[in-house]
Amino acid sequence: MLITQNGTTLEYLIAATKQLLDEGGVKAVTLREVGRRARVSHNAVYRHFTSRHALLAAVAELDLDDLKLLFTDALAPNSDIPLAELRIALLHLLAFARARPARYRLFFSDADVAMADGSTQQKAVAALDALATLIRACQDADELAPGDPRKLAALMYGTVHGLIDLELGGRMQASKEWSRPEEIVELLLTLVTRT
Amino acid sequence: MLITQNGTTLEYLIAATKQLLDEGGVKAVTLREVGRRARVSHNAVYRHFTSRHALLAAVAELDLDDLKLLFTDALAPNSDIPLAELRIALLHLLAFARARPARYRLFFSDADVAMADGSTQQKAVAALDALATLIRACQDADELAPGDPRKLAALMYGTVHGLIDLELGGRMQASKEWSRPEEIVELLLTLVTRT
DNA sequence: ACCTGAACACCGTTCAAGT
DNA sequence: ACCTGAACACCGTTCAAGT
Repeated sequence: MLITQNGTTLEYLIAATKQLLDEGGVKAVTLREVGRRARVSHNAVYRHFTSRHALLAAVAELDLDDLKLLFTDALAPNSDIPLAELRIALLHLLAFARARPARYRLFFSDADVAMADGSTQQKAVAALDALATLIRACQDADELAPGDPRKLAALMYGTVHGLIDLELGGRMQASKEWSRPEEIVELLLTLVTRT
Repeated sequence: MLITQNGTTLEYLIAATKQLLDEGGVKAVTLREVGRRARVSHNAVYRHFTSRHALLAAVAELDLDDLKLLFTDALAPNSDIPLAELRIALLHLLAFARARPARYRLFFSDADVAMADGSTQQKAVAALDALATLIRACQDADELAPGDPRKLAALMYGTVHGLIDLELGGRMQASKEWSRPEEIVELLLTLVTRT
């Protein structure tokens, strides 16, 4: 996901930030440790970003691009059964968040990062719009009841996001009583598809 | 919500922490400012809590008790139309979170607070169980299709929680395209009730 | 244009000391 | 049992200075 030529300082800063987020969460991202891993001083960050905040927002935007691809790629392969693709996309979303919990929370739950910049907001909307497009494809193929696709997208994303957030907060696995998020997603799909 | 006799230091510490959470979020809660507002030194906190973390967890537990009341109280008044009570409880949940966003996130989204203590976890489960009881009452009155009530509770709480979290993160109001959480909750109730 | 080291104002936490 | 002030090791950010 690194964009430009090899081994620039900026790339190392981004890579170090991702690494620290994955290892110890957002609180582990100190400019001094980022600098250490990128082999620059702790002030070098300020030559590329206006603040620690802006550095985190940059990582969030890169991940939001990946998330959007998750939904757009889902439609491509065999669009004659888009409902199956929708299911897979939602389950992939669960896996996506679990693979990088701190980074997932960074771009959807972190209010500070959300406020940071208009372009982060824009990337988030683009990712959610991609899901709405996928849903519209299901409706066009008569595999999903008609109705506002953006409303259905909000319901589906809201549900999956909530399940993810509860699980990451440790609230889902608490008692064995509660089902796994996967089962709840299946329940939602059942409710949505039965006409 | 303060439990004991009037004007103890501990109560002032809790009150100051709630105040700071509401005013400036979790990052505004510094022990020095908490101490200042409680008119004690910034170290007095350590006579009542083992860490800043434990102080935040204590506030989270008090709020979780309130949240549980939201669901248990919903059932009491006129339980002959429990489905109406369920709808009201879910909408109250939206209002509950909006009234104290930082404190809501504290007990359901903050992974650090979640890990803090077994009793916080227990309070969270108790709150969610109260919702499951409400759902079971709807099923007993034949106003909701039968099926595992804990699964339905997970679906409903997951959805509302996700919508709240996206809104608090600023992702919902982004474009006017997206509906208000209230509308999505209505959509969910429609899907669940039609048999 | 990019990077550095010293300095500043903060923070959570610890500790010796007081009542 | 409760509270305090000084101190410690951190942190983000700023700034003068170097290339």
